[in-house]
Amino acid sequence: MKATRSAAAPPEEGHTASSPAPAKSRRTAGKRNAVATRQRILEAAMAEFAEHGFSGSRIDRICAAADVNVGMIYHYFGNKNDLYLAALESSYKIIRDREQSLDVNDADPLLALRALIELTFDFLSTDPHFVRLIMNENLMMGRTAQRSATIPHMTRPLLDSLRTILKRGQKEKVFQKNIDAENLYVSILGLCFIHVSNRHTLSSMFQRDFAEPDWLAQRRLIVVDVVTSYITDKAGK
Amino acid sequence: MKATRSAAAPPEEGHTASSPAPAKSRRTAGKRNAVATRQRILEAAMAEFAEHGFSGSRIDRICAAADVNVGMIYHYFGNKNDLYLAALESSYKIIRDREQSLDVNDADPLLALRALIELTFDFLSTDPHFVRLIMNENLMMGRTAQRSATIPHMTRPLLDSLRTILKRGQKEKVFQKNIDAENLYVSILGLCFIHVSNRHTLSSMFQRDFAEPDWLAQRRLIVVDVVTSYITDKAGK
Amino acid sequence: MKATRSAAAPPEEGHTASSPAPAKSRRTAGKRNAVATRQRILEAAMAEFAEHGFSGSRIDRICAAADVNVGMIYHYFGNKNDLYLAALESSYKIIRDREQSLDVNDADPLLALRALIELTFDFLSTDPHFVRLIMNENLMMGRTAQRSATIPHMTRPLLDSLRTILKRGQKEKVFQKNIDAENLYVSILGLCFIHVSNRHTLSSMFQRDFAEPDWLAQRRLIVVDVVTSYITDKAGK
Amino acid sequence: MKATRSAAAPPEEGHTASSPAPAKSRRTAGKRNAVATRQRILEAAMAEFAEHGFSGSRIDRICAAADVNVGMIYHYFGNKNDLYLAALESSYKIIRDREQSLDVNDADPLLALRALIELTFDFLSTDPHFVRLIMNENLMMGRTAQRSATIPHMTRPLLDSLRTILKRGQKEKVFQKNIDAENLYVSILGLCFIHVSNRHTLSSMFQRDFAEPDWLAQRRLIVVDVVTSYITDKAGK
DNA sequence: GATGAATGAGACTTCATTCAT
DNA sequence: TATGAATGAAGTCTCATTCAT
Repeated sequence: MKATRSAAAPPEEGHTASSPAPAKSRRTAGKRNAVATRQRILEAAMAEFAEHGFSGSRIDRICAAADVNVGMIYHYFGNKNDLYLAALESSYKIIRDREQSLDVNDADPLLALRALIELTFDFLSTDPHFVRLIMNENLMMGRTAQRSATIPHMTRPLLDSLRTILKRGQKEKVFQKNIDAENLYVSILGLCFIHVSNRHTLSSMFQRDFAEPDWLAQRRLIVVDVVTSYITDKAGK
Repeated sequence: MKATRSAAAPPEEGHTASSPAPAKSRRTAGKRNAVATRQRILEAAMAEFAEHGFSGSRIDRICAAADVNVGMIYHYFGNKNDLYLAALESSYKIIRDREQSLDVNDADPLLALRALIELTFDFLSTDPHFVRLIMNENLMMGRTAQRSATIPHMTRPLLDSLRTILKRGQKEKVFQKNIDAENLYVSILGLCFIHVSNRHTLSSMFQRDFAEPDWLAQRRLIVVDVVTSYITDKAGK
Repeated sequence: MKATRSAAAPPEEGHTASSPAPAKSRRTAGKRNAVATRQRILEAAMAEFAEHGFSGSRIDRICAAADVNVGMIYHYFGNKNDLYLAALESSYKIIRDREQSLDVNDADPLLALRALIELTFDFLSTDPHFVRLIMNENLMMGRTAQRSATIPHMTRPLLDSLRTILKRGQKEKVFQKNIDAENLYVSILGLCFIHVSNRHTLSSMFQRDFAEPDWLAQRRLIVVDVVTSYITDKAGK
Repeated sequence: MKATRSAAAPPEEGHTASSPAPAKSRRTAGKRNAVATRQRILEAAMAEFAEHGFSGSRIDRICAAADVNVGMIYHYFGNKNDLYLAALESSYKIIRDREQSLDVNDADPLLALRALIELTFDFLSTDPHFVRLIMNENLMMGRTAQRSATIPHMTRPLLDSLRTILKRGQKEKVFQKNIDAENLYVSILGLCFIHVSNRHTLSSMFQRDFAEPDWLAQRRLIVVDVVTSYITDKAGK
């Protein structure tokens, strides 16, 4: 693996704390809040890259959305590639953080697993931005994710949670033995991801809308069923 | 849904997408052949669009790969968009044709289902081109698939096959009742698709290669298990 | 003046008189009538160049309109420039021929002049193709007209006619003395030309249609009035 | 008539269309100036479009003449079509402004009319750019002029002036009654326009140069004579 | 005489990036 | 910190013309 780096953390902060937020138009303000500006750019970039992919994204559109000048992007992020890296890391951070909000230890293992599945399903279905960003990154052969030091690091706690749930389920003889946590996560992700990632081609194939609330509600139940059928299958115990 | 159209090819010749380049230079080969030229362009386009997505693809690279002049692409396909439509339809045709090669009626319903899952898994895993093309199309909101008349048409036989299998499995009381064929296909697709579509980000997350033959062989078994556990679950019968 | 040449006359004719006009589709006929083919190309070219100007004209459109292959144009006319020359000369020939159909000697000079004006007005107004071709040629600095040997040659009889009319009118003391034939022709042309040549910009300026039959009929009277007022003006006699 | 729009310029500076290039290289000149850059592009475009027509004009040549980068044209004007619209409107503005510099009320009506004719004659003869631009626009069926909101608007004062002159001439019984201002303008334009618009084809026809100062001076007198003969014709009073 | 596939130069346009202020 | 004018490389597409059959 090559040298990795992270673009997520803003290099400086709080240094111009003395400058009060100007009440006058930002346009004429001269000095603005560096942290806020950086954040506005980052959020605009996350949306733009999710919407159009890397090469379809336009620096100008990001500027317009963030209400900043072109130069600011280069000032804060260096170039389009590094801005994209920052957007990618930021996006991963959101879902990983949310996963860690689950309490894995207290609950019934089946319920804990169900909660993780539902969280994943809901996160991916509610806002397609994350899914689209990941798809785009894979179309680019993951060349940016590879440069990131934070992405593998953020994955560890997720795997730990899954292993904890599995271990307790197997100990209580509710789950199959020999279930691989990594592979289980891949299955969950696949089942929760596909109708978002392939929403449009599936719609063309089947001539129906895969983002309909009713369909989603039903699909959510099915995904949980599929995973629990498998994990509780007597054949494997 | 707007008026749809199809850009799919003229008189077919049964090529796969990757027939090898002719041995001698076309330049000295003598006979010029419109059908062959068109086909060479189409195959090069399928590869290029799969590799780089629509906006990342370069007309010049397609020309080089197809060993034709730029103008030929515009002569045969009109523009980049329509060439992409033709490539997309051609790609769908390959998997849909392969699915129809399965014999759905004779076999044991569980074996028939397993065969369909394995065919899907193998098709997607063996050559990532199709998966990448579909991902790209979804990143573009399916705007090209929507223009296609042939894509929904090609989907009908697949659904029919699945329904036939399901009906027989339910009649023989091996399958759950009330399984929706469409939703089942989405599950199968999700389980077979994710490690190809998300190969690179998953690799970054888990620091391992999701295209390794050993891993794939194991994953293939698991996917079949997951689907059959669900479909044969006593709880639903 | 540079060496001039003419592209108007077809180089060969009647040599395949033995081949009967085929009743079957021209498409499969193999041999076609060379003279007719050349003529079809020429007429299509006259229309195309009039419609789109030289650089806006498309060889392909001319082929389609003439129902011939691209190569035929190069076979019969050499290249786009020479085809344009042929179209230009052909167009001039039509109006010059028509002018010579007037009988200049017998009539009352005022009536003869009036007939020439009306013929010019009608010719230009009825079909804007000629006007457009001339405009285009002037936009190209007359570089093609300069190459033509036939254009100045065709002008002589027109000037002769005008001089004849003028001389008789002056002899009969109906016309001013010292009227220059050339300059008079320029005036007539200007008055008959402008609403055709500038039809569209005048329409934008004045927000009315300068090709309306009623307006044209009134304009025709006015043009005759303007010229005759001038030519019969007492002040100049 | 469709929705119209105007591409005419930002804060004006009273240039004519052909202000000379600045002495020192812009590159080393220091200050960059958006207004000046825009104006340089506009002037270069007016010349290029007049010289070569729309489709014969080359963006690269305009860039070279304006000493700017290609991107600037698209930054300031959007595309070739809109640049052409701006050039067209700017050209019309020049002649319409000049017409309004005449004092229509004070003078003898015949003198006022004569002044307008001479101004028109001189404007069109002195610099053929305007005539060529108009010709080209008409060859394009006036499709750009139709999009302009300013062109019909600029025409109003011209018509008002003519009507004022006519009314006073008729009141003083020097002019014919029932002279239509619009039609009169068309006549004046035709007489002043033709030797410029058709300069090259007339030269080929008559084998003489219609831009010679002597010929122009004589023609100028004749045009005035033709119009005044008509407008003062006793027959119509 | 006729066909139409193929060519290649050059057109318009886009866009990430730099730089003087 | 912020601005926005300017750059230049590269992209898609067009079109007159040639050539093997």
